Amino acid sequence: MPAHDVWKALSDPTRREVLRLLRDGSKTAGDLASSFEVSKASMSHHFSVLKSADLVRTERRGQSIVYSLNTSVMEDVAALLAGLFPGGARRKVKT
Amino acid sequence: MPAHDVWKALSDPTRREVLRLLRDGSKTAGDLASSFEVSKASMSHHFSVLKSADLVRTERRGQSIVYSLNTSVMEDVAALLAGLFPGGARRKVKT
DNA sequence: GTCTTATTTAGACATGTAGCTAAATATAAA
DNA sequence: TTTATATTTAGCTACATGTCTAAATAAGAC
Repeated sequence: MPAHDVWKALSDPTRREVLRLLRDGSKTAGDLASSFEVSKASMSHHFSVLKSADLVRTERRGQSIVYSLNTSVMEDVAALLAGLFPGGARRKVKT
Repeated sequence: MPAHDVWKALSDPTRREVLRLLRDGSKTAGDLASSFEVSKASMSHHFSVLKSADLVRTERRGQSIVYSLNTSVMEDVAALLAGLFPGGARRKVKT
């Protein structure tokens, strides 16, 4: 999963809000979608972008699909961001 | 400066690379542009996006315009990102 | 002033993206 | 199997974005 996909995924406010909602715990596609004004089809597209970026994981539960944060990738993203800034992780340093 | 502008600015790989280059110190528009394959006009557009997001500052020096990181906003961005993740700054907490 | 260098702005074009509705798929219930 | 519910996929449209060339602006050199 190229880093570029992660930045693109984060560039949309709806997707960022989805991630925020998921901080409170896993939710079904329908539950998430009901928090937004856009159609479920549009939300499904957003979900697929987040999935391609590996920011969320999915699991089927009955008729529903449950989305949850992929926290390990989140940490990678934080490192990416830190890498942009002075004072951030500039290069690997011995201890 | 809406936060959204910051995410949009960061969503382009050329602009992220500009920020990385600026970590090593201020550079003129021309110096920065020469590190990329795209035209100077296109680079100028990227600079304006970074400026709108308040991620960089400019200063004229003779015929050149010197770009530098706006480190204070950088920290804000790091906080924004942390706010998306579990373990990140979830809300203000009494110490 | 004129000329050169550095940068931005204007206008056009191609691609990407977010949104929609409608149709398809998948599971569960009757 | 038929029906209902949940979600995704397909096809489309409108708008945003990255790129280009050419022209405009700004500062220094002559």
